[in-house]
Amino acid sequence: MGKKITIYDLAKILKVSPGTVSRSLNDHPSISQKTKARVVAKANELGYKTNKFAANLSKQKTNTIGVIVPRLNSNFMSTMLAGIEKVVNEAGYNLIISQSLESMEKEKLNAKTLFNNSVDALLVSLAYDTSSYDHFTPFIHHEIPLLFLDRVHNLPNSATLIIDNKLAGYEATEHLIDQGCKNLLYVGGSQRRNVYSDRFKGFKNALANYNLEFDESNILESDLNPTSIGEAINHIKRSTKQIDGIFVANDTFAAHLIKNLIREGHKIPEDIKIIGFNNDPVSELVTPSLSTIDYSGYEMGILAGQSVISHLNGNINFKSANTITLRHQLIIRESTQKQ
Amino acid sequence: MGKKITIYDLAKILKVSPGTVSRSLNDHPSISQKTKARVVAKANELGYKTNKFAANLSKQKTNTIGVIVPRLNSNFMSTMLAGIEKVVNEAGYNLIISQSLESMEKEKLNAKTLFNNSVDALLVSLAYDTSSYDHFTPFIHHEIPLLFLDRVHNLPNSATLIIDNKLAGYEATEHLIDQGCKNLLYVGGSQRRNVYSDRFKGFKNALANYNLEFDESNILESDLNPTSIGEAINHIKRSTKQIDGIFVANDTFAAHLIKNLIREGHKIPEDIKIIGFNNDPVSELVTPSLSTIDYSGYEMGILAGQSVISHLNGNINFKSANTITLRHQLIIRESTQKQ
DNA sequence: ATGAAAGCGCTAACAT
DNA sequence: ATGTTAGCGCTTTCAT
Repeated sequence: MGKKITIYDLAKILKVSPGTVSRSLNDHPSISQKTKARVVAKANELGYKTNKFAANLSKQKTNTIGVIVPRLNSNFMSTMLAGIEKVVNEAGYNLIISQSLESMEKEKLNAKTLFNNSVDALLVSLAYDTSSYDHFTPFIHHEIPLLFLDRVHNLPNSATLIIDNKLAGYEATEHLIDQGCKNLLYVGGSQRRNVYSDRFKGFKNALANYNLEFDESNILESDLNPTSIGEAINHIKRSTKQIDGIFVANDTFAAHLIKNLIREGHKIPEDIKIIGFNNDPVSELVTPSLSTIDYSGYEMGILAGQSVISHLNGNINFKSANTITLRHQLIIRESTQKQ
Repeated sequence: MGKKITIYDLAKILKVSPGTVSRSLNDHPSISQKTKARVVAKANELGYKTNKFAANLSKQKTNTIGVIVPRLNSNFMSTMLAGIEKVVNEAGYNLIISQSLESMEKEKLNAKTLFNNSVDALLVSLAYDTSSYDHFTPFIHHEIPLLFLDRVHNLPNSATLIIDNKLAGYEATEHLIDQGCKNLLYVGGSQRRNVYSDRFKGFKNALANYNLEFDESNILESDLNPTSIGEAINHIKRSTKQIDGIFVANDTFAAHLIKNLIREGHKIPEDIKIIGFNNDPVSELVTPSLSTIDYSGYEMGILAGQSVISHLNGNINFKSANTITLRHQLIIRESTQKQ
């Protein structure tokens, strides 16, 4: 068990004051290069390791940033996290990542834990069923930067980072229409989440623009869990108008839908064309491969990180509730091929 | 900005000593129920929040556990993390999760960061190309519990949590043989990683047991990255004996392989049968659906958490280098269907 | 059962 | 350029 060595040990050995040691280690300007070098050398030699708790206690700053995401296991989320991690690490921050597992209760718990851990900032992508936002008010009250990513909610003094889901939804739908679809279905998650309600708005706008009628049978709200695929199939079967195009706001669910529709004897894309959302790796793997909307989680992560860091550095702040919008892109594959 | 209230504030208000407040808050036995109740009530009323840094500094314990995984975006990893998180949270610990992105350099950095953050324990699933293990020795020297998960390495005073990859590999291969395959190919990742070398050993044993000859053309070492699928296809094409069964040690790569083999005109499972590993959700989605070996990341996470916690509580320890082995299960789907 | 006080290791304001 | 020292908020030993 290597005994831990402190700045006092260093000070004693080098015959300087603890203050000088501390300043040297932190590259303080008013220390001579010579002593700085001596201190650093000795510190390395002895395997000195700064005690973050003492430092944090003294500085009242933790240098950690909290993140709450619905789940870790999507390509989008994990690349986003990689992006965030890269930026904040380079800026000397650590990340505490937690998953809400799509549950508001868990999200509340996570928020509380992160608050108790005194994170310097919080990044959140909301859970499926989050309907109240009180668990974020402590952060706002304590002026801890709060940034929502992708699945956002407009809270005062917080920032949001999104794509133009409405436009993307419009484009996906327009693509189906271009390919000859007349009776469209939108399958999305909770309308409470902007990502789903906005994509739906885009869907509806596209229908209106192309003079296609819309009624309640053209939308299905689902939890997008693979176990709920039966509901979707039933909805499609029961529909009076023969559905020939489906916009699913989530690639994984879209992939399951394809698989199951084929099993039911439908031809994709001949009978029904399908477009997903996210450009998840699975969209390339299903047969037929899935058309989708692509947007970069990594880029979103990088931007989120940068945004938060510059806020923490006092360069900008979220007072003037700001929103960053990233670009997206339609990717055409087999599942929407015209005959 | 809500001012932070400390035990001193509480002490002054309640006219007791800070020590009493501290003990009350920590449910120390030698404090009367009455004062305990008073203190706790006041603390809640005033929204007291313990300063972890002061506590940690004083206790020399951080109550955080570090985790390094190769990537976050696999179903296996994220469910494993969910399992770990559940257990350690219940025990009052926090998790710092980091991803090595399959790079040893990043893994080293992560280890260093976590060490500097004074995690109380470290859980690791090794990166693809990790070949030296010196970055873990600081943990061992400082007697910080070190537990390897799934992708393990035998280091003194550390524990490992695995499945019987050799047996699982044997069973997967045996299944292919049962289904009539004669010329088998094993596609795995770096032999440096136990998960791949052990599965390969099982493969080889099965061949030997069934008197099927083995030479170097029966094994392909790949980075299992979808972009490397071309190599695999070439290997299969160039093989002198016509390959009729493939055991791929990774579902995602297996799925890509299926897709590409079909594109090349092969019939799956008629011409070539394929079995994967992990029971990733994609194995159900690909056409034909993929036979595979299932094992529970969640369970592995739970066990890892419990193991580390009980170590931390001094109940057991890793001195007697222990290994926990979980069960696994063969899942038969379309990709290995006999004609 | 409670109080007093000495740390834990570092930072930063204030000397010099 | 360097030293001194008072915190940061909590835990815990030693008294009482």
